[in-house]
Amino acid sequence: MGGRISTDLIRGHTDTIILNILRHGDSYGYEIYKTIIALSGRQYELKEATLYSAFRRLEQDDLITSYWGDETQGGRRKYYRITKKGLETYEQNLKDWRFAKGILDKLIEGGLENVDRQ
Amino acid sequence: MGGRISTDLIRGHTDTIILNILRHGDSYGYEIYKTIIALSGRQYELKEATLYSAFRRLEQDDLITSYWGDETQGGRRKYYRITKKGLETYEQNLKDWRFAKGILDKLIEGGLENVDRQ
DNA sequence: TTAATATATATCATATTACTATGTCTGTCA
DNA sequence: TGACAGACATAGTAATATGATATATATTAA
Repeated sequence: MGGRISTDLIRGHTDTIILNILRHGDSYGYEIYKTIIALSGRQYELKEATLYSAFRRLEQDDLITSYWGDETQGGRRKYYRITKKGLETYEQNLKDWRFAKGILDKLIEGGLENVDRQ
Repeated sequence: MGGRISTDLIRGHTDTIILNILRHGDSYGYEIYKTIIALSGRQYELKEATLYSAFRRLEQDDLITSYWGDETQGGRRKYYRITKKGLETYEQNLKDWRFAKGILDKLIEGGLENVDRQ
């Protein structure tokens, strides 16, 4: 897999990525793990440990809720559902990402020709 | 100032931002601080503590070197210069950023309609 | 004159968070 | 029966951005 996305480029986006998946419907840990790989075109893998600690964080902040599935066979699954607050947070994070992208482009690629430091 | 860019959206870009400024010419801490604010259109402020700890990191990794200016009045200035290795790192980081941007767009905004989790 | 502000560098302690390593359990398939 | 995939989970670690704090000089406003 990729390997070109350093962990620090993803840091801060984990929660938004999970919320984006959950706003399309309830899902459980391992499925979300697979979905992220698929969504990235197999370029990026969010480690399971990162996911499960994010779930705890998100649930504590009331951005998601969880319930056990009723699997009669196989490992039991814990499903997650996005809350109203989670959806609002997602929308705000999306705006923030679009905004930050523009600023970062300037900071990373920008020339200093007409910069007024004042 | 802005306030809409959370620290975690910038995390991992600090070094690249500094290297981008230094590849246009030598500069010193406080000027770099001002330049970042100006470059961002006054939307973002990289804290001075963050800057000075980044300088140490960058110098340790041989991405920049430093020398004292010859100011005869006012606070003395420590100038930083980008090294060859620093320039190469900048170019790689720029590629990584462009790549990560595309992946992140998919992960943050992407729909799950045609996702094959396999 | 004095107080505030701008210029300039620096360190320490803290919080956040992503990852490595590790563990447990179930079911399937060769 | 043994490997592998599915599924969840925790403990410890490392990196880094920042708040708080400190020091020193020069300029400007009250």
